[in-house]
Amino acid sequence: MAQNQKSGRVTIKEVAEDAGVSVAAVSKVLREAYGVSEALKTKVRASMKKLNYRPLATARGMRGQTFTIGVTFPDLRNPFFADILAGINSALERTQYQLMLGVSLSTPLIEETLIDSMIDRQMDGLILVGTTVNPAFLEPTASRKPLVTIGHHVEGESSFDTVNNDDRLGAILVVRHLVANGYRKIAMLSLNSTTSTLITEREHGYRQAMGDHGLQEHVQILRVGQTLREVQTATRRLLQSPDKPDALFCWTDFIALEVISIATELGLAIPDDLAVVGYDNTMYCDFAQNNLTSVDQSGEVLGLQSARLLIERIRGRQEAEHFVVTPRVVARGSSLAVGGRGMGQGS
Amino acid sequence: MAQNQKSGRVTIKEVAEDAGVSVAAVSKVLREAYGVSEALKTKVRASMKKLNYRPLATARGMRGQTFTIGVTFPDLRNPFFADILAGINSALERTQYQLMLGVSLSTPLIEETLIDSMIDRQMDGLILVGTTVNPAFLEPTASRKPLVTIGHHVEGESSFDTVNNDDRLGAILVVRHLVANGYRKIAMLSLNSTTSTLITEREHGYRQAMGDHGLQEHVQILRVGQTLREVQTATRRLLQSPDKPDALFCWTDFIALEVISIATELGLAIPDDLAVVGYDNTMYCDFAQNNLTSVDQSGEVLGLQSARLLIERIRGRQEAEHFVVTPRVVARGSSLAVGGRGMGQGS
DNA sequence: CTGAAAGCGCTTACAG
DNA sequence: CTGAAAGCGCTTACAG
Repeated sequence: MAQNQKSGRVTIKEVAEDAGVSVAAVSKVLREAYGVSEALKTKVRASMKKLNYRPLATARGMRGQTFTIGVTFPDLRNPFFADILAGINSALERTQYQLMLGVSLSTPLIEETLIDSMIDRQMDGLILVGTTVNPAFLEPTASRKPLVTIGHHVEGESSFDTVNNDDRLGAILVVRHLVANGYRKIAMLSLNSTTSTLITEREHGYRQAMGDHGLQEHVQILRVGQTLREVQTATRRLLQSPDKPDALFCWTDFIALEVISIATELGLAIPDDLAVVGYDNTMYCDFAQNNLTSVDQSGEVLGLQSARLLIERIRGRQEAEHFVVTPRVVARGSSLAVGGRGMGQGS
Repeated sequence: MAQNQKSGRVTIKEVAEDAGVSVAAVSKVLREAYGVSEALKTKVRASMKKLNYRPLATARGMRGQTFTIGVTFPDLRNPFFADILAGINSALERTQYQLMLGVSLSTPLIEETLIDSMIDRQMDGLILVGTTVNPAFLEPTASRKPLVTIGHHVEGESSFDTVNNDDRLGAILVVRHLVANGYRKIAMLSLNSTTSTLITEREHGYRQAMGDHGLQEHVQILRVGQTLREVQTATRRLLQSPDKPDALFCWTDFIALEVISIATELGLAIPDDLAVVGYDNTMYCDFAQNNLTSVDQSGEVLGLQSARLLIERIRGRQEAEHFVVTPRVVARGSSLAVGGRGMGQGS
């Protein structure tokens, strides 16, 4: 009866008929627009409820908003993204915005397709986590849609907001921590991305800190892909070389856990033969079998702030804002030799 | 010029003008509909390319399809879902369908909202992974949208397709494996869900297998939530009780890794004092520090098949199909006491 | 405060 | 094979 035969959906027209008002009036109630009498509001709301009306987001998007926010993640294997999502979720909880996620498989081309397809679906705003797309793609996109990035560093960006932890400082803190615990030959296991600015920042911080501690001769950066096999091959080679480092700083926890596995298989004791440090301080760090020292950048805060900034953008803010979290090292067993290491405590 | 001022978007109308044909003709080329001359096709395609035309999915959805497939996951913490996603992705690679993900935080109410909002966004079909919503909600939803579930068991379901591994058999294989390795007091760490049929199946298999091996007196099922704190509290209590089991079968890897951590902290040796077995055979099982025996249910196959079935449904198939994968135990160090256990090898 | 009408960008019968 | 027109379910000026 009141239902559209085709889709089984109640439309705004049916609500209007039921309430005895115009379609425009129902629309106004829906949007909580100004200039509607309480009486009409009450009537319309009653009909909506009675008919179990749900506005069609796609139709709303034709003229107005879809109330959809798109979030892109590089992958689903890195548990850090769950923390970010939790933050975004809690920021959006009391709003009418709905989250839709996309995964780019850390591939710039797939990510561009994904972003385009989110715009084709009229999403009201985008949060890009750990984006790898070209700036030449990002700029025009941002000029057309409210956009916030997490984990992307750009100097004086004005067309979109950014949310970051201070990745350079994070790396500096790691080196400082390792040096304070007697490690000297500190290598870095980095990502072989050509576009990740987050990686650039961490590498920069690592180099800088090594220099500051007079350890430039030990600077060694391995840039490796994310597949298990690549990490294994590179790490095995490094740890079996005559020039084996005594500490390995990994760009993310997930990779650090693999390193612990490989080192263990090679018969190396952690942290005595090798210290391992990760980044992101994900829940796996706390597990006794990992006991992984890591850098906390508070994914939940990053997620929360990005959603907050995005909503502001959607509501009309024009000037860019850049939110930065200060990272901190959470020291655990993987870098704390019992009673300190024999060598190098003199600094 | 050729661009719509407002959104900076090229519309089908502008393509039609550029190509000197009607809007309907462009639409037909877009949909690869029958009855279009090669000459017209070529012309239109050239204009599309030249103007960099992208159809607006929301507008297409008003009459036809949006070419969007919605996938719901319980959470982003369980690495198993990355495997499923990989399978779905590879099935959709050569199609024009775009994936949009939603996360329900293992909460039925949030999941229902999520599903509704995906329908409001005119998604062409839905894949529900580890759904927890009520059948009373699922049935009417499935009658309106093509739907496939992964990890949801229903007897003779006819309104949607299901893709599963044989969860009952999986549990049976675990008990059999543990018994063969000398364990007797085998407890199960399960999930306190009231709606998960997957859990019911695994519990059933566990009970049945324990009975088959004459171990009904040792049947012990702990139903616990997914938060770290809940798992910790329950596991600590269990492992410190006088009636401590000698093996613990965990409903998913992620929980099993926590159990390994807790047991380690309590000074229990794995697998000598306690065997631990997980489910899903995620990549973490292979890490030397975990070395976790687990049940492989091939998430990638589950994902691939679900996408395949969904596309068939969208294309019009009416009869339900039910795909089942046979699970297998992947034995690792967490359940293989060196040289076998002293007791109970007599069976 | 309320409503009739136009319009968003597509697809879908229906003529020709 | 091609196109003019109606329509999908909303929102947006614009009258009243």
